[in-house]
Amino acid sequence: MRDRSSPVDGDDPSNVLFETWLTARAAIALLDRALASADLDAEDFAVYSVLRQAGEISPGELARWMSAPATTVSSHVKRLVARGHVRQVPHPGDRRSYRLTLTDAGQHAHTSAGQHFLPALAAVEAALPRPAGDVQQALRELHGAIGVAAERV
Amino acid sequence: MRDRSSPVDGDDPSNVLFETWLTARAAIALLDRALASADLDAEDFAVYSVLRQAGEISPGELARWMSAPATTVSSHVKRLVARGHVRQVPHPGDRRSYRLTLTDAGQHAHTSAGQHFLPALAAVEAALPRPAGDVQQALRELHGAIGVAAERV
DNA sequence: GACAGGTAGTGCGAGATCGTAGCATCGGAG
DNA sequence: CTCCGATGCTACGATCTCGCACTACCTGTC
Repeated sequence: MRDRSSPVDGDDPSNVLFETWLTARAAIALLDRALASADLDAEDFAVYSVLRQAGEISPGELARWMSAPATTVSSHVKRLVARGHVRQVPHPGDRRSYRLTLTDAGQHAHTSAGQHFLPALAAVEAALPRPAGDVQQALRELHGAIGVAAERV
Repeated sequence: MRDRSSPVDGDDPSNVLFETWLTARAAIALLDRALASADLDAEDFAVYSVLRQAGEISPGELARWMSAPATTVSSHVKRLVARGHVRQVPHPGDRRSYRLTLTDAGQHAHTSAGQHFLPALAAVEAALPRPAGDVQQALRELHGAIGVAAERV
């Protein structure tokens, strides 16, 4: 009977994946502006965040974390090492690989970029009609579901 | 007293914006694979979706929709026009601008890419522990909050 | 212990992104 | 009507992304 306003049409562009795309683009645009006067852009800031939390991580693991192809990560590494923010330490037990760590300079850069990031995050959270934790939980579930779907190819 | 496992630390990378970034990257990676054998990639599919729904839209509006700089949209337009999927029609009342529409070929390409997209979307929704509509609602709120935060610069 | 197939990372090159600068046009002030 | 600042779009170029092809190394089999 199709009397719901709910999207059922084949050409309704509105769906979780599309909305994720739009939201992420808006988020990155916001952060790029917020971080404009910092040394890092939004992408870098995110990568540094992963590195900092991980402590030590291999390029492959990083690639999986950020769902990026290995070659892209490779380029990042080259750039960040040249910048003096990341150091490559040998991987114990696998000589094909190595491990990445933020240098002190890298940690410092991340921290001071955080000074620009945090107000933007606070502004977004303040504008949310419900607790940020709820939204974050929904995102985690979605992220997990995408992971499951990806396995089923 | 800090006895919750909940993130409170200043250097906890976990937050709505970071999680949005991770989730979107995963979504795009999934779609790029799902659409690999189609004529459109994930980015194109999203743009075509906007164009199709909008009917007619100016480059500037499109740029605002997808939170992209004008130059990026300009490149897209050039490519899509060359591909024969988009047509530029004069803008009534503003000769600096014009309006974009999907050609029949463009609509067809979008539809057939949809054949690859929909199963992926269905797989994600099936893996979600709660209704996709809930998650989508949370995303819309977040998107809106980012928009509000962006105005406050 | 040698070989085969799989896995980790990289060089390269085609194409994409987006900041800067620049042009055409608009719209309001006088 | 004539300015002039604001707005819409694009050319160009520096930088980034990522598929393909390749090398080095790991691991299981015989």
